[in-house]
Amino acid sequence: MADHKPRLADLQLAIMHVLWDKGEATIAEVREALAEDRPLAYTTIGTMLTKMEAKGHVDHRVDGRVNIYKPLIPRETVSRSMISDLASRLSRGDVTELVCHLLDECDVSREELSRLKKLIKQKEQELSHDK
Amino acid sequence: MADHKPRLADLQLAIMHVLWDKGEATIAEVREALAEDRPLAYTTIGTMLTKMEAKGHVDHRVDGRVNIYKPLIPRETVSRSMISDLASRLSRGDVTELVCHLLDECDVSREELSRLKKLIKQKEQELSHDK
DNA sequence: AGATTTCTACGACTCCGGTAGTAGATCGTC
DNA sequence: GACGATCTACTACCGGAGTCGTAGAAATCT
Repeated sequence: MADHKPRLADLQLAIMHVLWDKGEATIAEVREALAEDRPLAYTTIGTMLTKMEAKGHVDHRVDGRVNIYKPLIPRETVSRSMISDLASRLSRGDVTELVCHLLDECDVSREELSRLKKLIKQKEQELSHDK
Repeated sequence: MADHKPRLADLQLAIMHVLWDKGEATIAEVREALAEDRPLAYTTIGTMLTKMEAKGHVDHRVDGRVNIYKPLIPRETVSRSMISDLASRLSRGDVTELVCHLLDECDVSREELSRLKKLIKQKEQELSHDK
């Protein structure tokens, strides 16, 4: 097997999100789910799914006359690989700086903040132990 | 002017990094800087810079018979926009997830961690006051 | 059964990133 | 002042993402 660093483009990622959310879906369902953000032709979704299948990102089974697609790679894998990919391409951009901006831009909930606090505490401990 | 959400692709971003680091550079200098990671033809860099100039990412002045390019958008802007862009394309704005991965990927120093802690504390206060 | 709808499969086309070759100007050197 | 090196400008080309049209099979309606 070999899908080591999946870098999904916009539409493909959006489609994957639908599949991840629903577990599996037909073309029509995917289309419906994306309709608000992107009104696309039926065949556009179909073509994309075909291409994604060719690359091993999704798989499909046939149910009657309908194709039902399901994701082959977990959301986590993709997130992780795309984030680390970006991180490496942004090279020495001060991480803290970036996180600041992120926190500024998006609205961060209180729960997220406490999750972050925990995370930082944990990181600090790792630092202490490792060296 | 309008270059609100610059999303630079691989090579273009790499070129920008050279320009950001050096302040400004000729094609040859950019090529030299990238040579180890990507040995590219002289004209490849030139073509890319031309395209990037067309999009307003860089500008150039002529010095003798040489073009000297300089970045038109700050590194910070690009980092921020690309990160928030990715954040929005991954699970709908789950910033925490992204920050976690960022912290995992890059090596974060102790000072950065404490800066982050301060930042989070500050954010928490803002949350309390604003609402 | 014929008409309508619904689906898939296949192919076409565009745009952009990346990669480079070639032509022509210019500079430095003999 | 001719020669080789260097540099830019222009053109070309490929692959992948994204977008869809059309053809044809299959189910559904009347």
